[in-house]
Amino acid sequence: MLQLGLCCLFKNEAVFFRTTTVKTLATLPRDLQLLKLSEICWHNGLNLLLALEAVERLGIGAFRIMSPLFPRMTHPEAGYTLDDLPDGEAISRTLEACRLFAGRAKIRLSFHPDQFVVLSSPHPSVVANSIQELEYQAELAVAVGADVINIHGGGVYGDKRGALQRFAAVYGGLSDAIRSRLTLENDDVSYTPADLLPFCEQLAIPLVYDVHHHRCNRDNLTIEEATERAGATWKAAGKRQYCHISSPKGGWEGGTPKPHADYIDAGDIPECWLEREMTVDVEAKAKELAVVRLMTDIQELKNRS
DNA sequence: GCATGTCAAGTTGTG
DNA sequence: CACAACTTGACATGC
Repeated sequence: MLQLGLCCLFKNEAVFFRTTTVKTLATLPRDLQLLKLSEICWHNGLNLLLALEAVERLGIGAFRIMSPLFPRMTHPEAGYTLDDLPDGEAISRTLEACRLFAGRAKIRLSFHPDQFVVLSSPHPSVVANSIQELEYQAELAVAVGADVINIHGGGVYGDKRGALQRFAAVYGGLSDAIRSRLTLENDDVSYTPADLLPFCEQLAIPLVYDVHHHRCNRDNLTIEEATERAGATWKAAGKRQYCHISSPKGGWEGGTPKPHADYIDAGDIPECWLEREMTVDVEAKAKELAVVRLMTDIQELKNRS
């Protein structure tokens, strides 16, 4: 059945994630930096567990973990490993607790590195930093039992095919921990499902189908076709399909439809999704409130039909 | 206390 | 050519 997922944050639950900046860290000697980072990482680990408990209580089926769970971990100057932190062992134990809890509660976990991870870039330093970030997220994914690390195709640089070829070359050299979890998502400006599907099929990379991006950035595929073909890439990888939904702030008329609305208009859910076996991340500003409301709305839709 | 400007990273499209 | 949009809040600073 359709299983809905929450992205990163809550509106009304007492779950908070802390962070810090390189600028602030730079004012401290290294030992105090590590102390501060240790407190933040421990706090975030404990709050991840609180997040999973809330997710289970609300009947939500999946949770996307925010990228900076351990802030600045791969930064060239401020970077660190858990072993460097005074409470590193305790932090590892909280991750293990999260993995066990999510496993028992059957909560699917994923990561979504942000726009700075670009494997198609012609700049070697950008690619190197991206790989380092993926290594970090893969390490976390192993620790908490997440099966998806989802990224975008990146830039086009005037030559989509060339960009994807660079992507493929980099992909071949990635570690198993990354490759067994890496997925691609169609975006709202550059890569459509039609661009990515042949590539994903060839390299056996699952395609996360974002129907809102598809509506903003069209190709010759219908929503039904894109859903089906994307589904096949997941089947080939032996995983349950993953999709994204969001509704445009201010509707489809007028200005840019891209910003996300507070809630999802149930009418934006493709009909062919309703009875489909898959996970759908809800990208909405009202966070868990939007997921809960959408679950109710979908149930009503089904009851009516 | 509270308001405000800032925050690692890339790329594209707009003004 | 510079800057905002992606997403968005938490933090540090200064009143």
